[in-house]
Amino acid sequence: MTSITPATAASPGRAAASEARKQRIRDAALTLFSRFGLRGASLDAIADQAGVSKTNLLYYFPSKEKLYVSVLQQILETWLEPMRAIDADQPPEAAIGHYIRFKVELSRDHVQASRLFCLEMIQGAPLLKEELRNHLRALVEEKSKVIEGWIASGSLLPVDPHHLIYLLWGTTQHYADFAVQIEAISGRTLADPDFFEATVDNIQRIVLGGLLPRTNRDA
Amino acid sequence: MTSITPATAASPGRAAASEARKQRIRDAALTLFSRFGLRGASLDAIADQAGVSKTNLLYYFPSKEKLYVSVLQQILETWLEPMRAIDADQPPEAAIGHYIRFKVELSRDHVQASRLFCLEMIQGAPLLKEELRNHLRALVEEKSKVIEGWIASGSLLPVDPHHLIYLLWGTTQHYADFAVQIEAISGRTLADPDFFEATVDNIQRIVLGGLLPRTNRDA
DNA sequence: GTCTATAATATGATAGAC
DNA sequence: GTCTATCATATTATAGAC
Repeated sequence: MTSITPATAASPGRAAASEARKQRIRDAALTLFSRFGLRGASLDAIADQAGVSKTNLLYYFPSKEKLYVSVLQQILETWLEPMRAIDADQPPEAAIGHYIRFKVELSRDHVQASRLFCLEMIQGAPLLKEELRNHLRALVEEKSKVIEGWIASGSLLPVDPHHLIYLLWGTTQHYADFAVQIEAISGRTLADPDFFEATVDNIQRIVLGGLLPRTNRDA
Repeated sequence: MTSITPATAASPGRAAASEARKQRIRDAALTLFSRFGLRGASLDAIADQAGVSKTNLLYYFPSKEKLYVSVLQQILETWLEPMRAIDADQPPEAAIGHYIRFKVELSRDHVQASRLFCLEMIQGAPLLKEELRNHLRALVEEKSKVIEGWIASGSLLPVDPHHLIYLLWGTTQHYADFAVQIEAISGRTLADPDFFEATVDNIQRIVLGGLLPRTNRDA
């Protein structure tokens, strides 16, 4: 009986144990891919980090590229989340302020994911290009309409929504991808609660309020 | 006589020809390192791109890592330039506006350099860390004083100079490092003059003027 | 300075025992 | 499902002729 049943369904704990091991491998892969890229990370090193043999790794993921894609797809889910949370019903000050905090949290809690995403972009995103052109593009268009609505109602100064979004992305992700540089200069990381709050506060202040005092802006 | 003279000084054109070939190799290396990283790019591919044999490449650069360092060092020069240009004697609106334009130009004209720099940061900057902690840190401190001077004189609203600098770096570099994503969404690149101007203009407007209308800010 | 071997190793992936 | 070989290839680097 059990011999013709798929192994993953043979006993209750089997499927879960298998998935747990796959996840361990994915986690190890994220660590190494995010540091050395697809080519630069070796299956040997990934298997080692995951605590499994290289052959065993290849049993769960039939090729290096399949493993890479599997890791990337998990990241994309996490990555689109903050964007979806932008709410048209909130006033822009709250919505954008929230979004900034959410993204800085992501840079603090998912450094490796941010970096792997960045690596993939730098290399031309051969595996995500289509996903970007469809899924992400549609999401950006949707949120751009929200921003345009705010501008039309006078609650936001005129700005190109795309460039605003790029500025928010670039600024927040910088704290994950360039953490080494920031630490070399400021001597602190987002793991430090004070530095985290200062980061969120300064970005919010610059983006929402700008740098020039009102007297200058009346000219 | 000529046999004891270094080859590079034997005849007038020799040294120049040698340096020209080295530069061709460095250019090819930049192209491939910026796409695949130090480990991901092979000497074979670099030599091929440069139009020389792999053995010949290794004659000019004795190891892969030496070649990589040589490329990185050239980049660092270019990279610090815009920062130095920040002038305390200018009003902040002009100085920061200028800096933004300068950096976006860099993202347009030195895409590969920007990406290699980003790759190196992501990997923990093993080769630049010391340089960052000394040289760059000192430069940032110097310019932070300038920014603090503007704030003290009331020509700039209060902001942490470090976070302002990180925001400017992150925002402008994003257009080079994430060009694929931007093209997938906006369908345009900085090579398009209209898009370039719109980019500069929007960043300047957000950073200097902020997004909230004055009526909101009086609350 | 440039080339043809070639050494020495790392790496992705498979075969087959258990 | 997991392991021990092992293959096939790619890759950095060197030796030595010209």
